[in-house]
Amino acid sequence: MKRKVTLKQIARELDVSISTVSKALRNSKEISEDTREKVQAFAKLYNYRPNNIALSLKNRKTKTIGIIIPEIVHHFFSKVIRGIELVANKRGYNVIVGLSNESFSKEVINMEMLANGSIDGFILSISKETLLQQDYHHFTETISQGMPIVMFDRVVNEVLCDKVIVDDLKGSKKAVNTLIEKGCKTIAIITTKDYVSVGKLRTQGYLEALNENDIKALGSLILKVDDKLVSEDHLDVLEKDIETLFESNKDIDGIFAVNELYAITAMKVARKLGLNIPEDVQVIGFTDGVLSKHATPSLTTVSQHAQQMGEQSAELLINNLEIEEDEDYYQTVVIETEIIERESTK
Amino acid sequence: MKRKVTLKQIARELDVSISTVSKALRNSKEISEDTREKVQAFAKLYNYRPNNIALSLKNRKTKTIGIIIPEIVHHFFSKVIRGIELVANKRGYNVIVGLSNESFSKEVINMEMLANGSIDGFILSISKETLLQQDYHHFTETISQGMPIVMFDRVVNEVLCDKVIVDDLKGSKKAVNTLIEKGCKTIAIITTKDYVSVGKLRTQGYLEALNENDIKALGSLILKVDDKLVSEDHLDVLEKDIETLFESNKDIDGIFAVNELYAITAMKVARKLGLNIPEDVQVIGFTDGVLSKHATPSLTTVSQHAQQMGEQSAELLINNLEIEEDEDYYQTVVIETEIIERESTK
DNA sequence: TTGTACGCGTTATCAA
DNA sequence: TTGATAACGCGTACAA
Repeated sequence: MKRKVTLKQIARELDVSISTVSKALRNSKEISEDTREKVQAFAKLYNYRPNNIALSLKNRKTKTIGIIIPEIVHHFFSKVIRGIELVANKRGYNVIVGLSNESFSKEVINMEMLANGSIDGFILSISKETLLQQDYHHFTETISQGMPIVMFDRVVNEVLCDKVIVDDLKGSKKAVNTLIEKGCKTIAIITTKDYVSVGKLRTQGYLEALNENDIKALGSLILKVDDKLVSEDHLDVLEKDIETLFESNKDIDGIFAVNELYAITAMKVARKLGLNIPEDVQVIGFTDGVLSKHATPSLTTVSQHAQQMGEQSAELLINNLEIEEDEDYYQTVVIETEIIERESTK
Repeated sequence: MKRKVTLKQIARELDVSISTVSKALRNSKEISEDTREKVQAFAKLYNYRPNNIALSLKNRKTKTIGIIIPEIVHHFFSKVIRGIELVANKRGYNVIVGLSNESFSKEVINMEMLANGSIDGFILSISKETLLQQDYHHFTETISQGMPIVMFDRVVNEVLCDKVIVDDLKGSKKAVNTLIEKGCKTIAIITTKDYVSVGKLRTQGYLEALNENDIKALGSLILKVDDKLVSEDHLDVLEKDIETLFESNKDIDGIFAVNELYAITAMKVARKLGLNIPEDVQVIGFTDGVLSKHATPSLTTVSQHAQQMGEQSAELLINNLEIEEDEDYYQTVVIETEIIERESTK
């Protein structure tokens, strides 16, 4: 077992000083061609690689980005990570991942662990519990210590930093308008409780779209699911709720769901009730994931371009990190949504 | 913007030496209660946290695990990560993720970046290209430098290290036996080319199960999909192939697919051809993911317990890291599979 | 009870 | 052309 070789060892072996070795390896003109070659040959032989940790300590830069997301077993978030990783690697950065599991305390702990020197900056999406408690001190403190944050998707006005979001309002208006164009008269929405910022915005888009088309919004057509708990039997409750929705509104001919799971479940329930898709009921979901693509019938969705969000976030963060003068100028990048038409609409 | 505070700064402020501060913070008996309290109060006020990088350099331990996986937008892999992260955090470790994107060179580069001090050990699943080229020098070199590796799922005999695998052979036998018990007479398999170790093993399990039940295996019932390229239009080819499979074997009444995408696609094609599931054709897929669960009909699967694999891998690696004498004893943990019966079988 | 010195691996500066 | 020294931030053995 040959341990990793260090400058010191090379220096000892070749009977020169550490700094000579260091310079020789970096092709410094100061060193004679003779020793340079000798050192480089030796280094190559022993496969010398500078120790990242030592470099980080010296440069006060880790070249590592910390990602904090609520959940990784989730198509949207994993796609964002892929985007971040792509850009990060291209620009010489690594990516370290922390999961909050939608919990406030895990979010705080994870951030504290990483903020103590392990990373240069954060890219994160806020946990539901944090959104609910509206306690953002860990974000503001991190920023005030000089560590930049980029938030994506689940963001919050109270924290000043770069943000990458989808135009949820516009996106859901697009979706509802599409349903209306395709002939829907009675459109229901399956959404989340309002504390989830994106859920709230998407509900608002639904209402505005109806309003602009002179369709009266009915409270009975709005189903707000409480998904505080990401539990297994949560699904049963969801199905029951949707069933009730259909049964108390027999004339529903369009469904807009704020995520693909809700949409898929709605289709399932509809089918169970003898309704055909898209003939009797048309369905559109927000978030384009695997479920939508491979469902039968496949689901028409509002694509968020998750990977692009990740890429943008990484670009923003790294630009911020590598710019000398850190001006207090924060930008919010809005990623355009796109309707992907599949079989669940006519 | 208050920069992160260091021992040195605290020492200067309080007019004591750095080591006094260090000791005081670690509650050393050497320090008088007086100064101890003074230092601790000050540290608390300025929210002092030791710098991880400095600690890593000093202790020659990073308390960080490197994960290299072929793809993150994948239910199985993200579940494994969740398992790793869970155990890692519980035991005081962080997790840094590198994606090989199924490419040999990206796998090598990623490992080299992380191996130079950034992490204490690897947990990885081998990329397809690496499996195809059968070039494992980067693994063996890493190990010979004293950095432990735990491989999961896609492993290889040529590399000596801890491994966590699913009993693919037994799992697929279970699946095929289930189909036989449920009355299937003509069972086809949709699998990968043989260089994917798990694909090969699952095919083998299929053959053995047939053999043990005195059913003759027919070459025409074995569809080996070439999924070297994870491309979008790959799906079309897949559908075509499956369609051909059905049409040239009209009596197929059972399908065993080595992953859920193949299974779902098979169901889709079957339905298109007017076949009912599970009445005409029963389907079982390997790998239990979201697609299986939310498909219509929902898919009977062989669950690999991905999260458990991640947890086991992390336990194995951390145990290895924290044990003093590193004996050259490697173990392979086999995670039992489990048939999860849903609607795609009778 | 407190402080000094050293080392982890590296690079930059300055002296020889 | 080469080498010694300091510094990044920390902990600890040893000296005062």
